Amino acid sequence: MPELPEVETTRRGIAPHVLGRRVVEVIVRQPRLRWPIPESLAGDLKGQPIEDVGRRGKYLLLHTGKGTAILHLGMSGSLRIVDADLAPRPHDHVDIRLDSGRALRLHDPRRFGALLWTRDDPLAHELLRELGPEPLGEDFDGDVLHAGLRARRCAIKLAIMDSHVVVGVGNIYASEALFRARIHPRRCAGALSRPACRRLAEVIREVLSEAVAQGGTTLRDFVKEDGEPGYFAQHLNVYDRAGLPCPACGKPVTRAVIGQRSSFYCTHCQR
DNA sequence: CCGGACGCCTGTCGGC
DNA sequence: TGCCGACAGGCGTCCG
Repeated sequence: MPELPEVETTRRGIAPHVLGRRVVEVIVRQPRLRWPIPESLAGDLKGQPIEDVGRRGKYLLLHTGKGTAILHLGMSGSLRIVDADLAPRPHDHVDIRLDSGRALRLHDPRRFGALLWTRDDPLAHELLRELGPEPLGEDFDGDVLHAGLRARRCAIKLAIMDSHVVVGVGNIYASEALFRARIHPRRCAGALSRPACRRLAEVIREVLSEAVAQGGTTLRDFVKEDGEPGYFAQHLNVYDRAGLPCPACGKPVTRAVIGQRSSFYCTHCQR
């Protein structure tokens, strides 16, 4: 579920509660996520102060002096700050208890998320090493995007969802960005002109930063660290709006499957 | 190298 | 009411 705006919202939400706090205990109720939570992780984290909360793409990074916890929310994950003694609900797989009497609680019904540990530079971890540019960073623009798409014959929607091209763009924001750029999602990625790439890079930055400002998109499960939803869903132009009028021209929004994922677009506005 | 399909999981919803 | 298929914010892996 969570794309860059939801992960960044989570990062900002938890940071004030965990920064400088010491981990007093880690409770793993269900270690079987996408990959098993390493058995050593609880011992590695225990006693460590959390020095920084970072994000790379859709990965959250809890930095300590001894190493870094790498956390991914998968499709259905969320992190909340709770009182440490609040009874866990189903699918509350991990509690990272802090010396404040609260806990960082990982909830993930589908268990596509991950919680891993590295003693080394997390950016050198095999899951992060090959990631493309951060769309909200300074090294992402139309020229970078154009270069990343050049050799790709796949649909542009699939290309911008490929984390080697640019990180953080998932199924919702891919549809939304292509609508704003007036580009049909099936267009051949490598055939986009440089100006089209400039426009696309611009709207990717725009839609992601607007969504961050709204606390992300809540359609089903996503909640912020305080349990509240994000409010960007009301600003979606096409995603999950099949049959409803295009905000630009009024013709019904189309739903089609591209790469086994639902895509939403306007056949009149997007070419 | 690339593109495309497939799992991994659980929950929910719509149709019959 | 119950059952069954489709579908859901991701992504590594496998195959041609």
